[in-house]
Formats: sequence, structure tokens, C-alpha cells
Amino acid sequence: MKYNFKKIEKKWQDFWQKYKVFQADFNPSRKKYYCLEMFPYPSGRIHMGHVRNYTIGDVIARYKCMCGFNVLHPMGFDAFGQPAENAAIKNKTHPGIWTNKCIEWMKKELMRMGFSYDWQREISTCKDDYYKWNQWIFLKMFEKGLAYKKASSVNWCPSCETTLANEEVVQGGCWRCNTAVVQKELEQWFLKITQYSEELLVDLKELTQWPPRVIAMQENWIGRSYGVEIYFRLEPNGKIISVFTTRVDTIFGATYIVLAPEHPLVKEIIKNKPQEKQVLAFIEKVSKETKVVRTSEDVKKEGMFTGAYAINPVNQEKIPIWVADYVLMEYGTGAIMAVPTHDQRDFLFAKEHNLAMRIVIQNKESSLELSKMDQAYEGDGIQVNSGQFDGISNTEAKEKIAAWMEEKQIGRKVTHWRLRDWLISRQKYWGTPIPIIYCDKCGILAMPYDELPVKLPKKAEFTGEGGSPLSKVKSFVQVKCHKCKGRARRDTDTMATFIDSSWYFLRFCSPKFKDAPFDKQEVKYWMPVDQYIGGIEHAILHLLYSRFFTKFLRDLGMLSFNEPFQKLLTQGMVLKEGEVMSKSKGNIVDPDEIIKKYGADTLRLFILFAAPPEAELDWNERGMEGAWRFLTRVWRMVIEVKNCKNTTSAGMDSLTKKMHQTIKKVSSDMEGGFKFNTAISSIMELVNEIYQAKERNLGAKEIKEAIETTVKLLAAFTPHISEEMWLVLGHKDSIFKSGWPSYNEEFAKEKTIDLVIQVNSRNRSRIEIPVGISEEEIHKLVLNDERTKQWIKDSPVKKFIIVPNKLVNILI
RNA sequence: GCCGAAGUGGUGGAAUGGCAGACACGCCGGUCUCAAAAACCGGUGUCUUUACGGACAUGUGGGUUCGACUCCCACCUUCGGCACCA
Repeated sequence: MKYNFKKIEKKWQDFWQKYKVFQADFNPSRKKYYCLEMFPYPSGRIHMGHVRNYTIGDVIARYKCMCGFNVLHPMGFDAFGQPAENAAIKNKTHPGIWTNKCIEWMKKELMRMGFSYDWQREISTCKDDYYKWNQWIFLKMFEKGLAYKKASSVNWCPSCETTLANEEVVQGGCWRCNTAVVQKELEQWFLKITQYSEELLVDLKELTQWPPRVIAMQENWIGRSYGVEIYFRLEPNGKIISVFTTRVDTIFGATYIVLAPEHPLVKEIIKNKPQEKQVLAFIEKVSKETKVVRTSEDVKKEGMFTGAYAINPVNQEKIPIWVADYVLMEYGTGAIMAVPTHDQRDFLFAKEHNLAMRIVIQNKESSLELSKMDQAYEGDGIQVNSGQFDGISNTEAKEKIAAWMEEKQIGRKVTHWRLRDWLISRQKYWGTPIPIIYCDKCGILAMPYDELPVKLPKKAEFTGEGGSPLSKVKSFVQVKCHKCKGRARRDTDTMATFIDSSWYFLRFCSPKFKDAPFDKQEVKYWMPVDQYIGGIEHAILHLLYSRFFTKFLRDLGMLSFNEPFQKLLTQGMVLKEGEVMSKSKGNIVDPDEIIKKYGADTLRLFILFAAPPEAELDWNERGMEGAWRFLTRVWRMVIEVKNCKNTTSAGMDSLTKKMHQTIKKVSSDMEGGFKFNTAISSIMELVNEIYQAKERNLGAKEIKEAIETTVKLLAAFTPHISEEMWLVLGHKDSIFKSGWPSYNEEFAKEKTIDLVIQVNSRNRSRIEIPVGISEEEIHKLVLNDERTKQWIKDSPVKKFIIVPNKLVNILI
């Protein structure tokens, strides 16, 4: 009987569906396990990255299922988004039609991989029974003042013709199309994620099961820094200029102030000064530069004197005010105090423009001299030229100066955050309409909850130009104010699609619930997600937003936990010849073709065996051949044994021992961080041993036992062939109902040891000894060994080190 | 610059401080065959030795230890995040 993967895989995929083997039922009496993979954007075809992501998740889900957990393993589609709209423009169709077609395709491909999803729970975020709850959550945030509209300078992608969140700007470019992002003055909706800055940062400590690099990236992104805001006064009118510094210990060394060109005070202080014209020209010039240019390393810092002066509040010194492009309006207060001696950037700028310098921190090791300094001294030291603070260490001075300034009301301690509020308005059609109306009389109004969802109008024009498509749909825009019954209009933007994925893991717990985004009881049972699996590209975006939503919903009293994802596994990328697979490089391997050629089980096995899940994986068709060879080898073994009817005990203790050792090893690889590659390699070892035993006695009961165990151990990795082999071996029900095999510690134990003998820490010999003999006996046996004797000769033994069950080291 | 991850045979990759290179790919040899493929068995880090064996080997240099891929210190390289961040 040949291994016919096509037939077998189809058969078991149908079986799992028909008998709802992986349907998850709410049942608080059972221990739950929620295994979730990041749901895909329905682009049409799955790629190797999806295959890897979902295979890893599937192994975990199936393993936990065999271990007796009530496993929730859902799948859905992140179905709103720009590609659908672009496709609609190109093909003159509707984004919904394109999206549904893609979902159908992708679902089929996912089915062909044999993933154990509970398809009863499938969700698509573009359906109104899903996005209705986006609107609901938005309105809750609006109620609490966490959703607000604000005019400000925002990121704009000229190619996508829409605004972008800070998180969507990658190195100055649009995350989607890489076009240079420009700033635009617009009135837009924001979510106040900064209200949770502190908690989002501090709670990262709870996430001990997340990869350190994801934690580090989020920490960087949130970016907390402690410092002092200092109030300088304008000379002569006394107006306040606030500057932010993390080095308040250097305040006595501030020799000038620099304002960002966009700083609102600039225009005022240059008025009627000889510098006015020049400075205005400079501001004009800077405003035309894109952020990428302005912040690039190699561009020289430019600036000029404004003609105005300020008073340093700590020593009443009158210092000049400059304006320069290296100070950014969006960070701190848009103004800095410059301390050239202790800040490298200020140092270079002061040298260039011949500005004053003063040392205020003295280096303990080698005394600084102004005339000899060729760079700023940014290290620690002792305060000098700092009035009453002279002589104390600068770390101590930081505290003391800040306290003193607070007392004198010339400054205050502040915590500064890098994280900005989340801009969510998008000038696109294929998204969730923002449930807000504007009434001339009543102003900005939230839609009443009972009028949700605000549905997307089916008909709209997709031209790809001229702002939000919704703004041109009159029947959508024009609306009656529900308060005054007068004329009003709807908001015509849609929400950023990252909103959709910020709470979908909650919806999966009760996907059809009608009274709220989710059923509190069911969420209480299933959440938090025990294991989340996805790509590193979401380290900030999706994972940060989801954490924010979770905290918000908790504060609404709807959730009772702080963090949505207990454990996170970020799978490595799939490469080909060391390069990322991409259309432009033309090096894409289509999973569908591989499945046709080798079957899903072989593909799964290769992906799991070739590298640990977190590491990068280099695609290699040779490796596929290897996986195929192994599966057919196991298959033949099962068929042969099946044909051998009368099995009797043949005293094959070493095979039984290997079997128990293998169960132990695979179990610990699964529990200790999903080391699938080594788990599979130990199953391969067991199979090799069965083959050798088979040569001697095919009818042995021990062989049949070892084979059954092999099939069970393989089941989570290669489910279809395992089900079939389980059936061939005479079992009636699904192998996933058969339980995870257990091992007996006694049987797994070795009876003898190959004891390594080292002389002066070098391997010199080895002897076989029984387990559990005394140290004296080991001593005697070792010193009787001929080869050991030759190495020792007549030298006296200085030390005799015994490492139990492993080796001895004789020092001479 | 700050933060994070990684560096082991021809290749992918294994090794709670205790035999470095498990398992697999590739390659070489054998069995079977008229032959080939498949399958099965065996060999395979480098140098050296007829052989037994020996020496050298986990990015580099130090250290701790009887013993270091593993722990500590310094550095190099690669990848990733943040950054004119005050």
C-alpha cells in the first residue's frame, strides 16, 4: 500500500470538518488553552510566511488538544484595507467583491494545509456585525474623552492619499508604499493612547514570556525620559520660554537658547529687529524640507541669531536666543538650552558660530580645560561654576537643583514621552465609518448606540483621486441631526484598519454575540490568549494597539486582566538563498505547488524540522525531499507491522527504553519552548532504532508499541498521515482523542553508562559501568583500565573528580 | 550613539558548566539489480599517522573553573529597533 498523500489529506480534512473534531465549546469545568495566530489580510494567496506561522500555531493547538486541554484555535480575516480599494480602482469593481473572493481562496488554501481551526468561529472584520463594535468602542472612547478631534500637523502619504499614524511611518516613509511622508495641517480623529503611556511601559515587565526584542522595541517606542522643564524669561518683556532638559545639572553652563523654526515665539521676538528678514527666510527654507532630509545625519546643522535675549533663571545671566533646524518642535517644548561643554551637538554648533562656553561639570580623572576641549564632556563629575551647588557630584546635583528650582518656581520636574496619540482618520472607503455627525447647531455629535452600525454605503466611486470616496456619496453624507432634527452631515473618513485587529481576539470568544463586542463570561473563560504567534513586523503597531484596547476595555469594567497575550512567539522569516521572498525578486515559492507535489504533511514537517520556530528559515527543496523520505519510511514501517498479525513479547528492552526516552524528550521539547526541530529529530532517532529492531524480529510486541508511540508523537506535526496510520494500526477514533503518550521514568533509565575517563581534563579512555555503583567501585574500575593506566603511568593522582553518570577526571 | 538578537563542519542546525557537531541535507562506499532509480546498511570537522593514536577546532583576545559553545570582562562582524530626543 503506497502512501497516497492526496487521498489521505483530503479524507482527513473532510473528517475533521464533518465530525467537528476541533470545535471549541465554552465549558468552564475544563481547563482551557487559547492558541492564536495573527489573522491574515486576505490578499488572495497564502505565502510561505503564512504557512510557517499557521503551522507553528497548529502544532501547538493539536499538541495541547492531545494533552487534554479545551483548545480554542480560531481563524478569521483582517478584511478591511487599502489593497482591496486599489484593486477595485484598477478592476472597476467593488472592494467587497474582491475581498470576498480573496477570503474564499485563502480559506481553501488554509484548509489544504490541514489546520485545526474551529471554522464555526470565523470572523471577517469587513462585515457590519463586526465593525459595528469598532464603532461602539470608538463611541465609548469618545464618551470618556479618549477619542477626540484635533487640528494639527499630521503625517500624509501623497501616494496613498491618506493620513498615517506615527507607527505607520517607517524611516520617514509610508509603511505600505515607502513614499516619503509629508506633514499636512488637518483636523483629524485621535485616540488618546498616551493616557496609558505609563502603564503600557510598566506592564511590559509582566510579559516575561515575550521575546526580549519585542519588549525592547516597545520600550523604545514609548520612550520615557525624566527631566526638568525650565522657565527662561524673555528680555526685556519677561515672557516665559520653557525648555526641556534631562541634564538640569548643566543649567549653569547654558550659554544660549535655541528655538525650533516652527516655535510660536520666534516671529514675535524678531519683530522690528535687524535680523527679522533673514530669520524669516531661514524658517521658510526649513519648512520646505521633508523630515527625512532634515533629520539625516550628513546634513549640517544650520541656524542663526534672532537678535533677542533671555535670562537664565538660576544666575540671571543674559544669553542670546538662536533658531536652528536641529531643534524639533514636536519633541519636548520645541526649545532647548544649549550647554556646549557637555553636549556634543551644542559643542559643534557653538564652535561653528563662535558661541560662549563654560565648564560646569569637572571630570574627576582628568581635569577639563576649555581651551583644550575638542569635544563635549558628557560623563559624570563634580559641579563647578554652579553657585551654591559647587563641589557636589552631578548625579546628586540633578536631584538638588530640580528640587530647588521647583521651590523657587523657576522650573518643574516632568516626565516626557515619545509616544504620541494615535491618529485614526483615513481618507479611504474600505474601512469602518466613523460614527460621528456634524450639526451646524449642535456641533459634533456621537451617533446613538442603537443606531449602530453606521453602514458603509454599497455604492461609491473609486477613482483613486480627490479625498474620501464617502464624501461624494450624498445619501451617506446628508443626515438628520438626531437632536435638533436639522440638517447635519456625517464624518466621511474611515477608521485605521489597525482598530479592527486591536480586539479581534476578544470577538473570537463569542463571535456571534449580539449585545456587546463580546460575551463577558466567555471572554473570562478563554482570555487571555495563552499563546500568540505572528511576525516581528507587528512588534509595535498591532501589539501596542491591542494592549491599549485591552487596558481601555478593562477600565470600562468589561475585562479583568491587564494584558491580552500571555506568551508571544515571533516566528522567523522564510528566506530563499538568504534573501526575503518577494515578488520583485522573483524568488517566491508557492505553497500550493509544494502541497501538490509533496502534500501538506511533508511541507509542515520540513518547515518545523529545518529551523527552530523563532529563527530564520532558508527554503531548500532538498530538505523537502528529506522530510518526504522520512514520512514514507514511517509509512512503510506501519504497513509492514500491520501485516504481521501475531505479535509476542521478544524481550527488546533497549527499544522500549528508547521509546520512553523519546516520549520524555519530545514532551520536554514541547513544554520547554516549542523546540519542534529537536523534537522531530528525536522521533527520527526512534524510527531508526525501530528499523534496526525490525531486522531482528518483526513480530515483536515491543515494535508495535514503539510504532504506535511514534505515530502519536508525530500527530501534531503531520496530522493527516498520522490519522491514517492510526487507523491502519486498528484504532477507530481520531488520534487527537487518544491522549498524549506518557512515559515511565524507570523504563527510560539507562542500565549501564559509557563512562568517559579524562586524564588532566583530556579524554583518554572510556569504560562501560553499571548504573548506581559506589564511588569506590568506580575508582577501582577506572584505575584498572589499561589505557588509563598508560596515561597515568607512575604519576601520583592529585585529584579524582567524579561527575555522576557522565565522566571522571583524574588530575596527575 | 542607545537598546535588542545572533556568530558552531561543505549546508540547515544539536549540545541543565561535563564525550562539540545529535538529527537531517550533500558527498563517498556497500547490498539489491542485467542496469538504473527507489530502498536498506556503513563512512564523512580539519591536520597528522600504514595503523593504534595524536594535535587542532564553536567570531577575536583575556578571565573564572579539574573542565567553557555554555559563566564573567573587553573587542570584532552581521541583522533588527530607536535617534539632530535636548
